[in-house]
Amino acid sequence: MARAPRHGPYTCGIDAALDVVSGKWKGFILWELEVHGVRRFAELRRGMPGVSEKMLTQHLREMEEDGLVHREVHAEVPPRVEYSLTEHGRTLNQALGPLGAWGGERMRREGLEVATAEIPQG
Amino acid sequence: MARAPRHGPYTCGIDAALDVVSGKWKGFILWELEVHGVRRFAELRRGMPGVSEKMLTQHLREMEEDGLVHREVHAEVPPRVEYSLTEHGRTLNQALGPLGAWGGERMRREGLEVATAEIPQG
DNA sequence: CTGTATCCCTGGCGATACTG
DNA sequence: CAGTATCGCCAGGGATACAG
Repeated sequence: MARAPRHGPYTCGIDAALDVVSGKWKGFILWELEVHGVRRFAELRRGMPGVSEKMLTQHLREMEEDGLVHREVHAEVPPRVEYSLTEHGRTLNQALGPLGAWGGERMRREGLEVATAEIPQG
Repeated sequence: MARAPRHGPYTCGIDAALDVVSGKWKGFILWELEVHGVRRFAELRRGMPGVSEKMLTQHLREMEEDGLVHREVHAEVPPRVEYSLTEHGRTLNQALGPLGAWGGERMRREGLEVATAEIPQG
């Protein structure tokens, strides 16, 4: 069971939204699917150097549970699974827009570094 | 040192913003200071049944470090310390607005419960 | 290719006691 | 009143191996 003790009583909408976005890679998944529309498991994985299969699967499953992500399995060999945003996930991304802009500002102000998706630190 | 391994390279603005808001009570602190303008330590504490002094202090310090919260110490006996939002904190709250609305929608849709701030579960 | 299963470790958080 | 110091739990997350 995923993140069971959460989905608990919330103090406000921020809490309820944060619960759904909390997870080391969820912001990035949302962004990838927003930009690319549809992505396969391995494509997402390549976009996030450092993520383990376990965590990627787990995050994807939780986001599916939360109705943010649509998972389409094609009965082929080799298997092909495609992920995309639901309408619900798209509205979340829109709500995240101003926050992302604020964060971008913060990075500029504080001179914080951007993780380049292509360099896995080694 | 607070949350040291973070403030790390971010994949995007969402990441950078989430880093600053992550923490069990930070959303609530932001909200309290938005509504009340100025709050003392004990007032915040009373508003959040269940929080420990340690966590409240820690969160407040991190938010001060991050430039979200202003801490004003009055040299009196008994001591009086007042917390308020910085301009920076206020713009974060504004950026959080749409997300809060989305979360509120989610709670309504899913029939999720609201934690009443007055009932500490027992 | 797309996942499960297992083990382990870190750090976020809670509880309690003590201090200026 | 407004904190600090210490201890310990446990869930999130990483590494690795295995499976359909």
